[in-house]
Order: sequence, then C-alpha cells, then structure tokens
Amino acid sequence: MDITTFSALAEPNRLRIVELLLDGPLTVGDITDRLQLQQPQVSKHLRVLLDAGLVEVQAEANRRNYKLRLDPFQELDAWLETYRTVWEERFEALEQYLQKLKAKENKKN
Amino acid sequence: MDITTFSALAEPNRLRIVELLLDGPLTVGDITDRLQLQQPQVSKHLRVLLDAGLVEVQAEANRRNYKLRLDPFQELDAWLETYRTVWEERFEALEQYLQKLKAKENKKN
DNA sequence: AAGGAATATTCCTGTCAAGGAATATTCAAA
DNA sequence: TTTGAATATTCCTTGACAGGAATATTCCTT
Repeated sequence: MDITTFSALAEPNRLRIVELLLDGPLTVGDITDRLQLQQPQVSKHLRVLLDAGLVEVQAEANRRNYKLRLDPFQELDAWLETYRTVWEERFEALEQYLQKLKAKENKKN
Repeated sequence: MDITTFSALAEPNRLRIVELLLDGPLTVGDITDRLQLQQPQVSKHLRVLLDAGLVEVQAEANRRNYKLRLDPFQELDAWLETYRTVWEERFEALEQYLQKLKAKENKKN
C-alpha cells in the first residue's frame, strides 16, 4: 500500500477537494469558491494531490481542469481486502458461537 | 470519513504495526523485535493508533496485548463505496463504447 | 522489600507541512 | 502590446510530529 495516499488524504481540506471532484472535474477557481479558501492554498493542495497521483490535470487555455484518478482508490480497495477477510472470519466465528448457544438453550427446554 | 484514520496510517512504521496485528494480537516487545525499533517509539506509535481507535489494549500483568480494531477499516470500506460506484460507472461507459465500436465494425464488413 | 522485566512518558531537537502574503507565470481579449 | 483573469510558486512563520535518550511506572519474582 502506498503511504502517500494516506498522507494526501490526511489533510481535511484535501479530503474535501477529493470529495468535490467525485462529482466531476473542477477548475481551481471552482474549488476556491466552494471551499472558501485562498486560491494559493488550493493550488498547493492540488499540487500535493497531483504528486500523490490522486488527481490529474488538463490545461485548457487559462484554466486547469482537475479530475479524480481512481487508481489509488482501487489500490486502497484491494488493500482493504485482507481486512475484509479478517472481519468476515470474526463474523463467522460469532455466528457459530450463537448457534452453539442456541443449541444449548434448546436442550435445556 | 474520519481523518485520524488516514493520519495514523500515513506513518510507515505505524502501517507496519497494523499489518503485523493483522495476524493476531501482539505485545509491545513482540512488535519491537519484529520491526527492529526502539521500544519507546513502538509505545508511542501504539499510543497514536490507540487514540485513533485502530487498536485496543488488554493489560495482562506486565505485558500489554495490542489487538486490531476493525471498525475504522469498515468505515474506510464504506467510504470507498462511493468511489467504487464511480469506477463501475466508468467501466460501464467504456463497455458501451466498445459495444458501439464493435457494431460499427460489423456494419463495415 | 529489592531487583528486574515490560511498558509508558517526558524532554529535547530537527524536520516537515500548512497558511498568509506577495509575486511570478500564462493566456485571452481588446 | 497592454491589461486582466486564472493559476502557480516563493518566502516566511508557526505548529505538529518523529526519533533519541533518559526516566518513570507497574508488576512479577525471589
């Protein structure tokens, strides 16, 4: 798992930017308006997201369109797979326990 | 999505600790040995993980057993759901495009 | 009660990241 | 070619965080 994904998302404003981009590409000005931030800070955050591979840019004249890249999220998803396995194991263990408990109850009655 | 999960996982050694705990509870000494770190640093990282709710402790005499908590990972998984939706949409769009391309090819022949 | 093992905390220092302010760059339009 | 809009970069300061070293705490054993 690539750590830089986590560090990039660990900053509140950057996470907000990512969530915004979920609905489609946005320009720096768009993000500045919606998040009520200073333009330079937005640019800086976008730079970090860019370096982390979380977004990509497409220049169009004066503007720059920032778009979400899904690869890192897919990597994250794949990484989580192991953890999913673990909690499913635990869930099954719990189920079995409840089954036994139920069986014991039936015997008592 | 709780940011502290990301910040906690954004540190290499902490991520390694988490991966270790995937195989079951471990003691501070265990982790210290396996990761070749200084014991105080391990304790400090565990403290961060504890505060972030990624692990839980169970004291047993001198030792302390650290165990992975799955809730934050489940939260992460749920958060990713939205992104999964997006990439599935894109995949379907790609499929439809290929279908049309194929249809056009057939017409040509 | 004393000593020692396991763990946590504190203090210090260096590094890094974030915001603010100012400035540089790039491009379109007149 | 000058002006203005959109964006990026730089410099500065401040706060957070990681590692190292030392020390405190807790509990078992003798």
